[in-house]
Amino acid sequence: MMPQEYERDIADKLRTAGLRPTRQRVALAQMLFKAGDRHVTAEDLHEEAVQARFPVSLATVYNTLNQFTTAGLLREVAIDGAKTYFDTNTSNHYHFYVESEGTLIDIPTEGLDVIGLPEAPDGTSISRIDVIVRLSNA
Amino acid sequence: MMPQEYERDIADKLRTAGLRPTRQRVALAQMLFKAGDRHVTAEDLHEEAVQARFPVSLATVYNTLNQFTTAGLLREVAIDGAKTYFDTNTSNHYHFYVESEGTLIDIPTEGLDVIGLPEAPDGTSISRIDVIVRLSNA
DNA sequence: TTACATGCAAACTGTTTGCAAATAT
DNA sequence: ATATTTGCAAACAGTTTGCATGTAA
Repeated sequence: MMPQEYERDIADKLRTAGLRPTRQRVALAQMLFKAGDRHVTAEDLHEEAVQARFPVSLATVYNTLNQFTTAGLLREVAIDGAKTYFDTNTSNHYHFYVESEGTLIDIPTEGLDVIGLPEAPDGTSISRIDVIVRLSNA
Repeated sequence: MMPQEYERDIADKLRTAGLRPTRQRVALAQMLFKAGDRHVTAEDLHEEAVQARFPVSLATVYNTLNQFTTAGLLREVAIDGAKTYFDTNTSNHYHFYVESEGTLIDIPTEGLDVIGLPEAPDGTSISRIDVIVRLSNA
């Protein structure tokens, strides 16, 4: 696949999601979706854009990540009170969290399950199950 | 059990945890541990203390919650980037999170399990597994 | 041309910290 | 007496927002 074609794909992806393919959004989307599954913070992505000589304001990175998330292109992963992680893998899956590094690793879904869960209370239903397996050194 | 005795218990609990039973700490500990299992934010507890005519500064509430957590009297529950919840139930268990209310409900542990988990990578080991079952209305 | 996106700086939220005054031992 | 704890206000991190400028359609 040629670069321009790839860019066109990205633009289409954004358009399909109801987002104008602006310079900044295309650039950020490329970084996010070019490589395989990624877990980034706004700060990470901003830094990466700056390094790639593609300056985008941090506010725009935040806005863009939120828009992508609303559009279903990204998934938010809550680890702790601090930073918010965005995951390019939007399918249902769980995570290892390497405490010493602050990094996330997808857990392959095969065979993985949460069993014995009680019914959701009264007028509620389960919207999502988040599983974070925290890893410490040794 | 008489009130003074209860207070003594609390004081002992703090001393045992290596914390001086100061006025504020005893008051906060009473609120936290008097009733059964509780899930509070710093803001919640501060508000409660003020209502109970036991003014404590918010900073002290934060510091106290953190000290209690370090001492193993509380457990931190991470929901999303926003507020930090503290759980008086320090045993291993999971949570329902009622998104519409921002409240936590303990999930009874019986029969509950996460199965099919892969090995922890290389030089790491599992320090904790957090499961949050998010509930939405209807 | 016009509605939408960007960048900046300022606002905001939740939380932590420095330091003088208060308190537990 | 002395080491610890408190309260306050100021600092802080991450994130959001208002508004003038820029840009995609």
